[in-house]
Amino acid sequence: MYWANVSERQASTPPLAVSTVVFTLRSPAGDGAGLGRGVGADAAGSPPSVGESAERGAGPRLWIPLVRRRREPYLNQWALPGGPLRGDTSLRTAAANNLLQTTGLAPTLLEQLYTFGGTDRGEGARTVSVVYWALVRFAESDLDLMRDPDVAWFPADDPEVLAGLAFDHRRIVEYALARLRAKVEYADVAHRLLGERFTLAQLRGVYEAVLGQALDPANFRRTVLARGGIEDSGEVLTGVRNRPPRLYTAISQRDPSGIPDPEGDPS
Amino acid sequence: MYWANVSERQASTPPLAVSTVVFTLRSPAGDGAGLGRGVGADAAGSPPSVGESAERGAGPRLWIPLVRRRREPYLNQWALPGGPLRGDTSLRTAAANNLLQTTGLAPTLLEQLYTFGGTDRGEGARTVSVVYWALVRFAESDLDLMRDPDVAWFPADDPEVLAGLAFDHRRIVEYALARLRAKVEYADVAHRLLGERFTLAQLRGVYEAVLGQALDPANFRRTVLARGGIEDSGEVLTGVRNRPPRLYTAISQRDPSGIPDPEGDPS
DNA sequence: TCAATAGTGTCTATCAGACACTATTAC
DNA sequence: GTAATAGTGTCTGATAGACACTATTGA
Repeated sequence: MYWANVSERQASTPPLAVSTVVFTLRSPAGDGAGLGRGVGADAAGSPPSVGESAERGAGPRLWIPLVRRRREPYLNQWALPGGPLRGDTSLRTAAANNLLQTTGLAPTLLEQLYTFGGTDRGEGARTVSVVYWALVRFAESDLDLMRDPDVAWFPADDPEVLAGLAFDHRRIVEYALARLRAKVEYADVAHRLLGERFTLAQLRGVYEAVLGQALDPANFRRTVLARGGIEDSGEVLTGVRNRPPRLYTAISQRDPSGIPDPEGDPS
Repeated sequence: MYWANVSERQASTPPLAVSTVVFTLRSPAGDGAGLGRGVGADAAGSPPSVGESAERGAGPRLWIPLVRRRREPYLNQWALPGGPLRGDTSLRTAAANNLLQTTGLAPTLLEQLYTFGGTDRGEGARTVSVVYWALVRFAESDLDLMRDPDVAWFPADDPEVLAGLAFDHRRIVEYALARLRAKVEYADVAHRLLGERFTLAQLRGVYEAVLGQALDPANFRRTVLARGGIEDSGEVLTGVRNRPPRLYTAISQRDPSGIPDPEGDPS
C-alpha cells in the first residue's frame, strides 16, 4: 500500500508550531537606539551575563530576541519567539506575524530555516517546529514594544545565553548562525541589516560580525564592489574625525547564486 | 501576549505529511537492472512519454519514483511518495519508512529539503508537507516491489512528466533538483549514487547528469582528486574495449564545507 | 594497424590575500 | 603638524578551464 494522496487526510498528527530566529546588529558604542541588555536576567535557570567579550576588536555584534517562558516545562527559561500554526495562515505569514508581535519589527529578510521534528527535542509533548530565520534593522526598532519584561535581546553567540535556552533551541540558534554565515558571502544579506545608505566600513562590520573574523579593508572593497549589488550614492558621511567615507546603496539583485526560498517573498 | 511556550499546546493545526523526492541514476544502455519505463502511462491526465532526448550525449540520467493517486483530487495523476506523520516517529524516520515502502530501497543519503505550507498548494484541504530528498543506488534495487502498477520511475527532468504532477509537486521536484545541483560539487553526493567501486568516468557521468552539462575529463580528474574524498582502490575495471580504468572508493569525509542536516544521520 | 578511452602535462586568465602607498578629514 | 580612516595600486600564490599529448587496451 502506497501513500500518494494523503494530503487531505485528517490523521492524528503532532502539533505544529512556527518559531523564528531573528538577527539584528548592534554596535557596542550604541550608534543606533539604546538597547536593554539582558532585561529580566534575574530569573532563575538562565544567567544571560551579557559581557563584552572582546574577541575581534570592537565591531558590531549579532543579537537575537528571546522570550521568557511562563509555563512548564522550562519555566522561566528563555526561548525563541514562536507560536502554534493557526487555521489558514501560511507558514511564512505565521513567522512574520510572530516576529511583529515579539519585536514590533518587519523583517528585511525572512527565510525558512529547517523543520525540527525529532522525538528528543526536550521535555513535554512532542512538537514539530517549522523554524524561520529573519533579519531586521535595529535602528528602526520601536522600543515601546520592548517594555515587556518577558522579551529581551541577547548576543547571538554568547555561550551562556545559548546554554540556558529551553528545549533544543540552542541547537536551532547555532544552526541559524551557520546558515547566516554561509549565506552572507554570496547574497545581499549584509545590507539588510543596515539602513538605506551605508559606508563600506559598516558593510565590512556586518561581514566581520557574521563571519567572526577580521577582513582586509582593501580587499573587501575590491571584492564587494566587483560582486555588484551596491552602488555609490554620490554622498559622503560627514562628521567623522577622518576622511569622509562614501555612502553606498543596495541595488536589487536577482539572487546571483544560491537557491531562493521556494515559498519566499520575491522582495 | 507572546508565545514562547506553545510546543505543548494542542491547537487545531493543519494535517502534517512527509514526502520524499528520491533520485537514482540509470544508464540508458541499462548497465544495472532493467527498469520499467513509465509503467501505467496509459492513465489519463499525465503522459509520461519517456523518450531518450539526446541532450548531452548518452550518459546516465536522474530518475525519480512516482505514485499514482487513487482518489480525488488529482485522481490518476502522479505524485511524490509520501504519507501522514504518524504518532511518535521522527520526520526523518517517517521519510525513510515511506521510501522503503515505495521503492524497497534504503537511502544512501537522506536530507530534509523544505517544508511546504502555503495556502495555495492545490485543490483539497490545506496540508503542511515536510519534504525530504534522498539518493538510492538503483543497481541494488529489489524489483519485486516494483510490480505495483501504481508506482513507476520517471526521468527527473522530463518537462511532460513534471507538468502532469499533482498538487505543487512539480515545483517541489524542481527545487530538489536545484538543491542536488548545488550540493553535488562540494559534498560526497555523487558516489552515493554509485556502488562501492567506481571509475572516474562513472563519477563524471554523475556530475554530468546532475549538472546537465559535459565536463572536461582531464580537468575533472584533477579537481576531484584534489578535493579528496575518493581513493584509488588499486583495482582496475577489465572487459572494456579500451585502456582499463582504475577503480576508486569513497572515503568518509567530515562534510568538507556545507552545513549538515541538523537532524540528519551522521552516516 | 585503428578506435576509443585513460591518464599526464602545461599554458593562461582569473581571483583572493598580503601589503605598501596615497588621500582627506578632525584635532 | 599628528592620528586615523578612506581609498588605490601591485605583487603573488592558488585555481579552473582549454587543450595538446602520451598510454593502454580490444578488435
